[in-house]
Amino acid sequence: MSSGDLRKPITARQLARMIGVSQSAVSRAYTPGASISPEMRQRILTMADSLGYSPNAIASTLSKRRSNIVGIVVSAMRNPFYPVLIETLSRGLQQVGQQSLLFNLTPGADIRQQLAALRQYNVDAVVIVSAAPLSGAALSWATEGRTAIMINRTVPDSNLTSVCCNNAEGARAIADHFHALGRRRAAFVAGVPHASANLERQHAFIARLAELGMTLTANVAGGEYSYEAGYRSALEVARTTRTEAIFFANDILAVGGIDALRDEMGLSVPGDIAVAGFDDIAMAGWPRYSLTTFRQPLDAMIERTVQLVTGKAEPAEGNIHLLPGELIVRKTTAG
Amino acid sequence: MSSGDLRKPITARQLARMIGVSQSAVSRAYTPGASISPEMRQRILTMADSLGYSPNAIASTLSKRRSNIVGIVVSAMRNPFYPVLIETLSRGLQQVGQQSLLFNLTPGADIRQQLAALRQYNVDAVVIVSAAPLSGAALSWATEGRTAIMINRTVPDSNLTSVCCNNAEGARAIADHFHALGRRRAAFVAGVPHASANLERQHAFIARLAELGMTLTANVAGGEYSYEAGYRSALEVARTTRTEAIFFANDILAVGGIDALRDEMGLSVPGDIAVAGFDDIAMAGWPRYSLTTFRQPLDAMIERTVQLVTGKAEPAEGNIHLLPGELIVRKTTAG
DNA sequence: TTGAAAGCGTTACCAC
DNA sequence: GTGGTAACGCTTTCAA
Repeated sequence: MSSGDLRKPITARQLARMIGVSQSAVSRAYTPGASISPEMRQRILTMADSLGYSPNAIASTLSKRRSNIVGIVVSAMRNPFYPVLIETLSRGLQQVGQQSLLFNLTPGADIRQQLAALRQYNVDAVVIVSAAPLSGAALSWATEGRTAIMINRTVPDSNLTSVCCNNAEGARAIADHFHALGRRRAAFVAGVPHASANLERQHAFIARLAELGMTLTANVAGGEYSYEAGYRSALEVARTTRTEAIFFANDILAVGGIDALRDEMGLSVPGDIAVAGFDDIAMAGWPRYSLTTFRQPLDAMIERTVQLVTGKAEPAEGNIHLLPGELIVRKTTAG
Repeated sequence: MSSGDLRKPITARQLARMIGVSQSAVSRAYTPGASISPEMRQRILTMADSLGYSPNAIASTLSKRRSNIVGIVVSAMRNPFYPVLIETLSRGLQQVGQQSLLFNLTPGADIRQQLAALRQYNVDAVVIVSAAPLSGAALSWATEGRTAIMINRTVPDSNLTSVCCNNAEGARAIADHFHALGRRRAAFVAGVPHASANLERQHAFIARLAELGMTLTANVAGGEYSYEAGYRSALEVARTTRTEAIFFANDILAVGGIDALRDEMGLSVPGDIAVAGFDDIAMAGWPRYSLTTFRQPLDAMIERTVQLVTGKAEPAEGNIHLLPGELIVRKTTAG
């Protein structure tokens, strides 16, 4: 029952011979619109089922030059936003008959080498859900000639397709919300500094503060999207400035920040400092945090991504599919 | 730059023709121990590099009957233990030249149908990291003739290979620890009731309590491994019994439980109730929770799994590879 | 509608 | 060590 003893599965040729039809017939039985009579198809499929035959996808790939495999490039599975994203994506792809080949990028190492398998396995499309810095060059080498879609990020100076939430709108909504609460002094805590989503949120937030006549008390970079970075950054902000609100570039940062403010600084959230995040991960809904955040339209983003993979999506301006998010007000900005 | 225009990559035959060697030579240049002269190999590899040739893994699979793809069967990406596990696994596999094909099981639907692609894509091995109920039958159908490894679970009455942490030992360590703290009344909160890991922890914990002369105050089932289930269960236990300690079947349950005890019941952890979990997920180390737990030896488990995939592991008794975990004492059981 | 045969891009076996 | 050639299991013309 362990490796080695692969008694090879039955092939189309064998099946055909047993039924007394041609191998082509077997192939056609499995091809949706093929020109084959219902009876023939029925006969073949039932025989196949009882003999345990199923078409070899590898051989099929070789001859059709379509693998029905989508490469998913990932790097930050520890940010809780991503596991859910990947799970949803993988499910969505499965529903349209695509398999998911997972690539975990290791930042230091040679990207090209890590992505080589993307080409060698003939993946039909590549979906990039990694915030990690990726040179457009390595990317287009790896994806050359295939559909490539980035989720939640863009790459400047490349016309790669992106599916994103409206980051700027979300950041402005947060600023407006702080303002409506009467807070006039707000800070921004960044995640991965040069990530496009981070920059968009940052710029829009800061610009909106200015429009509203509010004060930007601090603008610090966590350096990564993690609990620890949020924790550290919150301490830094709270200790060195007098701020009434903090907008963290995403939820996991905010969660770390809340813990730091409450448990280490003894501050009240939202009493002393209002807090908002971005994404709306599950944790944001936990009573302990009850985090105000801007929800990314995850399902819609995945749906659009799957449409792009299958070629059933209308083109978007600048190849950027911008989907609307939603401000979710919870207790970290109550009152 | 989008789909459709796959200008096909160069083939070995073309490359060979351009260099003026045989196609076999090209193949040998890429085969580690092949009988080819260093000069020839060098010449081919450099030409290949400059012409952008790389061997087609699909064709190679067809002829070698090895895909270098491992199927990873998953179902609970929302339990934070799994994303890290999957990431580590995928990295480990990548290092031995294996790709990861991800399968997200949807519990309700037809398992066989969902796993059909495992056979069709000729995966070399299957790693199951799902706690979801899987009939041994569906499993052996899907994995027939290939290496199949389960992580963190076993299937009774099947001699499938498993890589597990010593659940019983961990549960006993928790019981002993509670006892050493002077707690005499303890509860158990289960996750997925019939999951093997859950049962092992449960039985060993309860048995040990008896040996130690302690009282089992409650034995409730959360129903799933989730924050919400832990939250609910903790409330139930705290409201209906007088307990001095709770052992949650895993960390995410415990985290939910702690929040419920503290924020909803106004109890002190560990003052009123000591809490322990299992796994040692990142959250367990957060200052807010600082959860005492039994750490699963994740790296060792992955290492062993990769060895099993590559056939480089010595056999284990009953095909169950039991790796030792470690009790991590933190503040939820301090004092 | 059906069957025969030529690919798809490798690897493996065989001579040389 | 090297080149020719048959698989590998399927899809896709092309005739019938």
